[in-house]
Amino acid sequence: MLVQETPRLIGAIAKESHIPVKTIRYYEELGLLQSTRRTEGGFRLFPPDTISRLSFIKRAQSLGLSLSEIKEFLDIYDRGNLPCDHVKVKLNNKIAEIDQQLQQLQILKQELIGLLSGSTTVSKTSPQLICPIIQHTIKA
Amino acid sequence: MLVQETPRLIGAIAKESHIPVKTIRYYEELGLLQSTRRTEGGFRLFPPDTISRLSFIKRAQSLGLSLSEIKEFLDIYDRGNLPCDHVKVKLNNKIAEIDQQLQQLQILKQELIGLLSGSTTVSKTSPQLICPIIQHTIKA
DNA sequence: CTAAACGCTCTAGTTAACTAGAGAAGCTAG
DNA sequence: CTAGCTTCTCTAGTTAACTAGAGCGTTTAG
Repeated sequence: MLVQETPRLIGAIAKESHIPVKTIRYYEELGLLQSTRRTEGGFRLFPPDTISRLSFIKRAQSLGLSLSEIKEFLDIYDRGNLPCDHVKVKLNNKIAEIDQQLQQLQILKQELIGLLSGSTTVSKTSPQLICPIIQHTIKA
Repeated sequence: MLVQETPRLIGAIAKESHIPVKTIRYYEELGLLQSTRRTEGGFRLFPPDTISRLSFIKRAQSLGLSLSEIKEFLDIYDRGNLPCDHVKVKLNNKIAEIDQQLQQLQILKQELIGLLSGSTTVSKTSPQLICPIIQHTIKA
């Protein structure tokens, strides 16, 4: 039973993913997408998982990962088998980094909430520990 | 009672913040740092809260905010009073964005954990919903 | 069968965020 | 008072991640 999902042209991918054609070509050039196959005329044919690859790329990117970092992860995925120890270490590091980032985001959120309620006016006697930019009430 | 905290030269700031002198000047040029004062000779003098401003900048930046977004927040901070409604809306939007990002980070973390345990080898009958890049077990 | 839409390559431009170097002037320890 | 470090401005270069345009070939709807 062959699951014959039709490979698609770049335009279709662009439309569904809301990512410009040029960007998709650029990603392919960097090796983030595999479009080994081409039509006779030379048009790129993308495999069906391209959309999910793109959404992974965009998510990872919005979280501050560089395209080359993202490529490393996609390469691991593409290899398909368990990563070797070296790569495992890298993955674990990245996961730890993400935990860090989760904490930082919480802090930033508190800081912005602080700005919302105008806590710059808080007195010197109750320093806002969660809010490093608001440590000194300068204009007092 | 005047809290006379001495303003500092750029080199001192650079050393304490671990941010290069050139970068600090660049930030000042963009209006992220206020160094209104200068020595007679023209050397920049930075107020004492500069270090905490820099650490705010770096945190926000590592979370994907652009320097111009960061400037907006610092400007709100500098105005010192409660933000106007327009700005409140912006802040609330950013906070919502951060909540989004917190979720995305959780997803990414799960995806990386998935890669670690090599879940590409999981059968087609149990699709990994949390792991969009691992929806198709292509090499099967 | 042909026009419009789509896709290709190649070259080059853009933006954000730095980063480097030159040349001159300010500050400071001995 | 001067050697040597710090800082200044100005100009220009770099990297990542696109983005635009020219000029030309491919596909497909009527």
